[in-house]
Amino acid sequence: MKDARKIKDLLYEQVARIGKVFSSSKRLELVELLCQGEKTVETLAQEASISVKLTSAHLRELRMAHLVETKRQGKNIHYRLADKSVADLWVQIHTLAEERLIELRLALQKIATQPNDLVPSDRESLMKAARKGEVVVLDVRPSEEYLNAHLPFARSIPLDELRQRLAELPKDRSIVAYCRGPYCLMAKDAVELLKMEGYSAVHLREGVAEWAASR
Amino acid sequence: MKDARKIKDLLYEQVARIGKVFSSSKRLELVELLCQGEKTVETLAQEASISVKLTSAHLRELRMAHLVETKRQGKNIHYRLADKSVADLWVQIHTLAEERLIELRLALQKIATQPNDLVPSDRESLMKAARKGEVVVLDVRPSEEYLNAHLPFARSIPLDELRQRLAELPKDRSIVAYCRGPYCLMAKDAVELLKMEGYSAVHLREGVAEWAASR
DNA sequence: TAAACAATCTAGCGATTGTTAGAATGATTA
DNA sequence: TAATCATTCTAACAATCGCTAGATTGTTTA
Repeated sequence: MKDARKIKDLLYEQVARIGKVFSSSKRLELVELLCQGEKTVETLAQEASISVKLTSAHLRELRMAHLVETKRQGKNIHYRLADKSVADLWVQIHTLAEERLIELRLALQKIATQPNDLVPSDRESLMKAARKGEVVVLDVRPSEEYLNAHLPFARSIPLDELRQRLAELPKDRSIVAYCRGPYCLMAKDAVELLKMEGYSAVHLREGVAEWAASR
Repeated sequence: MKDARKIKDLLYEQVARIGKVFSSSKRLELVELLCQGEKTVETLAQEASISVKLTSAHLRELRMAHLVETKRQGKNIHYRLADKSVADLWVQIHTLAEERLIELRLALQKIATQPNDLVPSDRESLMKAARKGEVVVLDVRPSEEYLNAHLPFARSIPLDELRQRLAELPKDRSIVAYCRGPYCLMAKDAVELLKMEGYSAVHLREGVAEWAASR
């Protein structure tokens, strides 16, 4: 039957519609930003360092693949992921990329200034320590993102406010800073600042999407 | 720092290399075939109904993304997935596609001739019944694929041999047929044949990749 | 009601991709 | 050693994609 061939082509083409969304670096960056919560087109454009027009064009692709939903609020249009499983796919795809591409692993190593700045992501023991107050889990993302979702026991000090709010942090306990995920440089900057100021600080690679994706 | 922007672009571009692989329908089909086990270029070309040259070109993309590995055996070159997580990503991406794209769900409905031909994929109870011998789990893929990996308690009768080997199957128990996954039509054809011959048969959407991906 | 604003739509450019066909490679068989 | 076979490499073309700029839509503010 030639018919069977046509049906199959149709099915795989539909799946490829989803794959296409994840085939452009800018789109991936937008997805990662949307993993942090609802955002307007303008915010997305700024954070991804691209024009509003181009952002809009990429968001159109996401919309046509039904991976995002929009709502109008005043003059702005707010975008959000249509489902948690979109964030999960982003996590799985970048995890696979890190497993398979040496170039990516090498580039990531440059982000962690010192290899031991990185916390070994043993979630259970980290959470245990956080619960007991032995370590301070610090969310350095903008506060709206923290309010949308954050790691258990995390405290919020956005990176731009960190310098002025250093007094809020204890010097006798180690600080575990995290941000949007492994491709976000905010936690790295925070750790550098904290260490300069005499704090004991490490950098947690995972963001909320990575944390949520593993159960 | 302009520098940060450059690093980020580099990181997302690397991830996009993986995404690009999953953005073409033919490549998706090849990945699904490779989920069934090692295959030669010629076999892949036949199964995907495309020329050897085009198959080779697509396999080149998979190779350059380090998602497959090759070995020479006699005159043939055998391709296999570089890691189980590649199969897992295929499963997750087609699952997300089914969740988000109505068009895909509609197309899939046409595959199951009767809606109740589909077994509700409650794995535990299916396995329980299979263990007790209350149902026969039937793998209708080519036997090499069965030998590479199959569902627990499954029996192998390739679709092309099914008509001659009907006598091997009991008429007093229900038969659960499966194949390569939800986009493969072999199990559907098997169920149609079995029902025509008076067997009680249903169609299991999942293949070994889907089964393995969920723990 | 007019002006300002956020976002989308349309058109067009160069770059990339999917596909095909012909030449080249590398292993096996006669 | 020559001939054959499976596969890859190269070149070429049309289709698609990423991006930019200008016109357009729909909403809010003056």
